[in-house]
Amino acid sequence: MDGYENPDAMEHFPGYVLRRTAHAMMAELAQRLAPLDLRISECAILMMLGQRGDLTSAEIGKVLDIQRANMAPMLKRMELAGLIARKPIDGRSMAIVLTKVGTARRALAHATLNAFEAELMSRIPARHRHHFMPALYALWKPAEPD
Amino acid sequence: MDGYENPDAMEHFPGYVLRRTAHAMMAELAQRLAPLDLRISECAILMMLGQRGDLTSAEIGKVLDIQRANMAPMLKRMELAGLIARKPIDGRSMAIVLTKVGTARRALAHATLNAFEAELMSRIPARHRHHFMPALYALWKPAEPD
DNA sequence: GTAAAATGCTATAGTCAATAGCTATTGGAG
DNA sequence: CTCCAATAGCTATTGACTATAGCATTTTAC
Repeated sequence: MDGYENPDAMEHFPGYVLRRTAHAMMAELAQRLAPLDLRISECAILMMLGQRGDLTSAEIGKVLDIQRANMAPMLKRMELAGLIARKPIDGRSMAIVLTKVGTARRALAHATLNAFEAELMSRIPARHRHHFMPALYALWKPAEPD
Repeated sequence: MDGYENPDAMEHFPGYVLRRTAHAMMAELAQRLAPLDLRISECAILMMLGQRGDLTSAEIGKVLDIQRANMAPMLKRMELAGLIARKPIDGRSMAIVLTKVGTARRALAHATLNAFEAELMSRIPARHRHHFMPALYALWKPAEPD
C-alpha cells in the first residue's frame, strides 16, 4: 500500500491519522451545513432538541461536552436566528425549545447528516465498514461494553 | 449496547463520533507531549525531520497540511526552543534541520508516540482492531488504493 | 435562616486555522 | 540585460472553538 511509504512520517500513528481524518470530515460537514447557517455544534443541539424539547442549557452542554460558559453565546446566536426559544422552568433555569423555524431547520439538518453519514460509510471498503463505529466507540468511551 | 440508547442524538453519526473521538485522543496525546514541551504539530515536524533533515518550510507544510503563514510562528517557536536550525539553501529558501537537542527530543517524542499508538490500538477490541487504520485511510485519502 | 450547590451569564485568554498582503529571490521570455 | 510571473518566507488579522475565572441569582440542604 502506497500510504505507508509516504514522506509523512506520521501516517503510522493512529492518533495523528485520526486527527487528520476528523479534520477533513469536519471541514466537509461544515461546508454542507453552511447553507443551513448551522455550525456543527449548533446542529448537534438541534438534533438533541428534536428528541426531547425541554432540555436546559446545562443538560445539553453535559451531553455534548460544551461548557456552560460556551453554551451561552451559542444559544444566543440560535435564539437570534429564530431557531430556539427559552422558557423559564424556575427562577434560575430555562427550558430550551425548538421554534417552528427551528423544527424545520432540524429536519433539513437531519437529512443533511443522514446523507453525509451514508456517504462516509460508503467510502470505507465493505470489509472494514462495520468495524469502524465500534472501534471509534471503544476509543471514545472505553468503559462501554462491547 | 448502551451507547446506542444514549440521550446524545448524535451518536449514530460517524462524523460526530469521529470528531468526539479525535478530540478525546488529541487531548490525551497533547497531555503526554506536554512534558516534552511539544505540541502535536511540532511533534509531527520533528518526526518528518528525523526521516529527511533537509526539508524546507514549504515542503513540511505541504505534507502536514499546514499553510506557509502558519508554519512561520511554529518554526520560530521551535527554533527558540533550540530544536531546529535554519540553513540557507539559496537566497529565498531555508533548509530546516534538527539540532542536537532536536534530535534527542525527537527520540523522546517517537517513544511517546509509539507507546500511545500501542495503547490506543489495545483499547480497540481485537476483532475490530486491524480494520481501524484502513477505514481511516479510506476516509482521509479516498483516492488511495486499498 | 444560613451555607452550599446549581444555573446562567460575562469577560478574558489561548489555540488553531484561514486570508490578505508584503518583501525578496529565482528563473524564464523577450 | 530587463521585465514579469512564480516561489519562499513572513506579518498581521480574523474567526471559530475552547478553557478559566468570576459574578448574580436561585434553589436546596442543614
